[in-house]
Amino acid sequence: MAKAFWHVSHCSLFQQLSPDQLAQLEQKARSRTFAKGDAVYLPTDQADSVFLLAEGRIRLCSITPDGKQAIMAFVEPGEVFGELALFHSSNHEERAEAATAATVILLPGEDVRRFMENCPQLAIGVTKLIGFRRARIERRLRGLLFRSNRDRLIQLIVELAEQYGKKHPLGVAIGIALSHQELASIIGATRESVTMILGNLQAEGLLQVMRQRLLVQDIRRLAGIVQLNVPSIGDVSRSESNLEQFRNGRQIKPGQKENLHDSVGL
Amino acid sequence: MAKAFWHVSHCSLFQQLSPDQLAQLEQKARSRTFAKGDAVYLPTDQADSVFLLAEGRIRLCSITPDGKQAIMAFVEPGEVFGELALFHSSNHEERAEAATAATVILLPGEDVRRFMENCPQLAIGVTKLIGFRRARIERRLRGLLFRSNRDRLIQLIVELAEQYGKKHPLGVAIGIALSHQELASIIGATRESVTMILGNLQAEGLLQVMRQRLLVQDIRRLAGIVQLNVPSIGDVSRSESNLEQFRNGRQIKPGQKENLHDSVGL
DNA sequence: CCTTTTCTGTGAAGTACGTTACACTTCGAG
DNA sequence: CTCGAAGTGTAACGTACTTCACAGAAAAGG
Repeated sequence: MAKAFWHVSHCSLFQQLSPDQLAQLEQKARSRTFAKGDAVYLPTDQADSVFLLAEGRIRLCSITPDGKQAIMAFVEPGEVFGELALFHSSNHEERAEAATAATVILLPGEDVRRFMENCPQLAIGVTKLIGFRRARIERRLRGLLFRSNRDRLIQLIVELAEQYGKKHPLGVAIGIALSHQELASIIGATRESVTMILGNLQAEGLLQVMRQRLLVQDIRRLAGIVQLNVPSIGDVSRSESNLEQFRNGRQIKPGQKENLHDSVGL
Repeated sequence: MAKAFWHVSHCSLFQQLSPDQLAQLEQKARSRTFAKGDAVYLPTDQADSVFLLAEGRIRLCSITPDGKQAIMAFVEPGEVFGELALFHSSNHEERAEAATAATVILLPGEDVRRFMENCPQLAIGVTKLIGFRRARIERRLRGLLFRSNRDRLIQLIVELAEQYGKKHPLGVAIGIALSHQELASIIGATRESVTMILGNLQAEGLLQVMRQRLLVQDIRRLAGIVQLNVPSIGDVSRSESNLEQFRNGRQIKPGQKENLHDSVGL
């Protein structure tokens, strides 16, 4: 349990707290271990706590009416999860389950909120975290709409390479073990399709497929396929530097810098 | 005119600011009008401002490599958008364009951040906003994976009804005008498919289709189809009340029981 | 070691959905 | 009012994907 202690104080989110605050927070924390497959929380659970994963891997997912599992995200050690509950006191909308045996630390929302009030740095950190993950989800959603299974899988692999990639003499190795079934559950495809596509990509020399492991050989080309640096679309002539034009736009209160409340026509 | 001014001070986000702060913020604001189809910002634009829509409608979207438009969200008057730029100073990842003629107020990120520092209420409001929208995006993503066009469209309609629904003698009217093409662009389907599915739903007596307008007659049944109140999945026996079990879990720093309000839930 | 489970590979058959093509209606601009 | 643009309805056809069914390979576990 000294280890769990270590995890709270070393989580990047809580670095901002003073040693004293940190000690208080740790006092409130509870830790618990889960066996592989156990649920940490369910869509029906009342949500008002933040979780910190000490070790293992957590899968955030939901199950469709016809029994298929849709994986929303994985949580790796040192990462916080369930953080939306801080402000959104309703139910969880997903299920969190232990993808492997895991140790989880629970931080009561009430206390975290109090520390946020006293420590603006922490509040900002939480906001950034939520925003960062929102950006990620939005990117994923964009990558799903109107795209073939092949492109979705490629986009996923590129993201995994960026997130968990490790250097390797032959390219970039994806640092976490994922079965074809899991990959499929992330992009909304069947296991068989994923197996086929991976086979093709390997045949094309883009990556190498091993059991539960991927080695990306040519991430450049891979990223190029899904056009990850999507350039500006449409008539650039008209659209460029629209932001600048706000300068020319009306000031809501024009003229008098010290006087207010004059309004301007728009 | 006074209207833009009115919009800043009446935006729910900024209600927390003192009149004095509000005046300062308004001083920094700029407003601008856009013709239908104009781009407010592009994926390539440097992002460091928050926008407030005074009137009209904004479409947040991205374009796929093969030229299809994926709609991420609509912005209605009084709503803030582009708020992720506050903490994430990189590029926008989407395109914001005027779905109708629109008046937009630009609030420099720098200034908003300063006000957030001085007014914790505002900071919390921003965090809540970002979190709320993240929850919405996640819900949408869940509703997309592994679901047929029909189910996706139904889920969308239910959400629209909740968000924009207005009472009507025959059911719930969706308060905003959306073409079949737009609906399709939200769920990642073709216009033709949407037309067909809407026709079917109408034949089944679930809703009534008019030009750019939907009247939902039986929202209960509609929501039931996509199982929006998805119950707990899997073996409930094992999974229930896992949260409670944290009580039994180890305290990270044992001792001092009197100080601990062990609280899971408010 | 052997047995059981999990993961992976592959193919045949069915289907949901995209594609293409066209006709009709409604609306707004001139 | 007239005309073009935008929105809607419908259908034939192709195909990317799922579904089902099976089979070998690698891990897990006694």
